[in-house]
Amino acid sequence: MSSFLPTEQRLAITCRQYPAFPRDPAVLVRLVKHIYKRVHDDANAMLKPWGINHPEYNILMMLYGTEGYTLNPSQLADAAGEKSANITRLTNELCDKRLIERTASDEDRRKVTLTLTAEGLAMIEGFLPDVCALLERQAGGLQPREAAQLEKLLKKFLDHLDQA
Amino acid sequence: MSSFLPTEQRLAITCRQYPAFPRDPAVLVRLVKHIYKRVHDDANAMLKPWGINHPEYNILMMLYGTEGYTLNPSQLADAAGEKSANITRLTNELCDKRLIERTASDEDRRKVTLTLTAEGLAMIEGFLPDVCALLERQAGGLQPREAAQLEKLLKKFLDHLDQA
DNA sequence: TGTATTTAGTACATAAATGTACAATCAATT
DNA sequence: AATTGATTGTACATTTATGTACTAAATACA
Repeated sequence: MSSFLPTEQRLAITCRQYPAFPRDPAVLVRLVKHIYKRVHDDANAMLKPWGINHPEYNILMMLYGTEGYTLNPSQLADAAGEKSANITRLTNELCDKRLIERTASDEDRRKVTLTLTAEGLAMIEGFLPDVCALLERQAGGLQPREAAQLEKLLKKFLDHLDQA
Repeated sequence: MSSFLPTEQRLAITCRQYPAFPRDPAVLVRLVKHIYKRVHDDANAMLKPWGINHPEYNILMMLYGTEGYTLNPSQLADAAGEKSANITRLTNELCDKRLIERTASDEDRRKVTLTLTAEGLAMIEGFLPDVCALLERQAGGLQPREAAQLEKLLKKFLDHLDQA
């Protein structure tokens, strides 16, 4: 039995009581929430031995995925999908752990430069095998064509959210 | 330009640096995160005038979608996708606001019964028009067939997460 | 019956995330 | 140059979420 059934059934009853209720959008939004929570929890559990959590992992990986391993806080906020105030806190923690470094930018002195340290890079390469295994397990229920189709639809969904 | 582009580009670079990195699963997970955050923020903004937030709304709606407007905390945790400790806090708040009521169950005295009050029901029917409008706007970028397809794929994704 | 195990819910301490106000700097205009 | 308005980032208070340990009650079973 799917863990989503209790939710879905209650949305069905809601529609009966309030016929204008848009069932499909509501189901989609709830599904996204359930999936996100699950993925988030799994990632946190997997990363725990490495002493970091899911948002910190996301930040490290966005730096890893940038030439020079360097980004500003605001770029990081965009890429990692975090609010800027949260980036400050998260990058502070990562600095404390010596995984990234914060230096002042001299081109624009308002800006700050966050760079992966050698230590941070080593940790990433340490946990990447586990991360890959987890990601493959998580998406393992989908055929490649289904994954591609899902990606396309999610992007369309997000693009429209961005406009509205 | 999609708000997802910065993320996607960095995942592409990650794949170049670390070829075993499973690009598609990673993209899907990030998309889900971005969408969830966006939907969550929008809902919070819309609900603010009503004096409740998104998780509180979810709880109210799960009660509204149940015969008798009544659930136990653990059922609520399943349906709303929240951890049980969080349900305690959220339902406390809703009790304080007189939107739900907490009573002891007599069939099983470990259990607690949470029921929508008349006031809670009235509030739900007050904000439902706004909620419907928001949901329709959020999913408005998808054709009905696309929404159905997306639902199917997300369910498959979640089902597999539940197993693994 | 008595004892062990499981289940339901919560309290409390801690962690994580957000809103808001602010300081510093840059850019544009006068 | 001086002023105005926007941008970048952070500090701090508050809100929101989680882990863990615990109580009470139900269930299993010797």
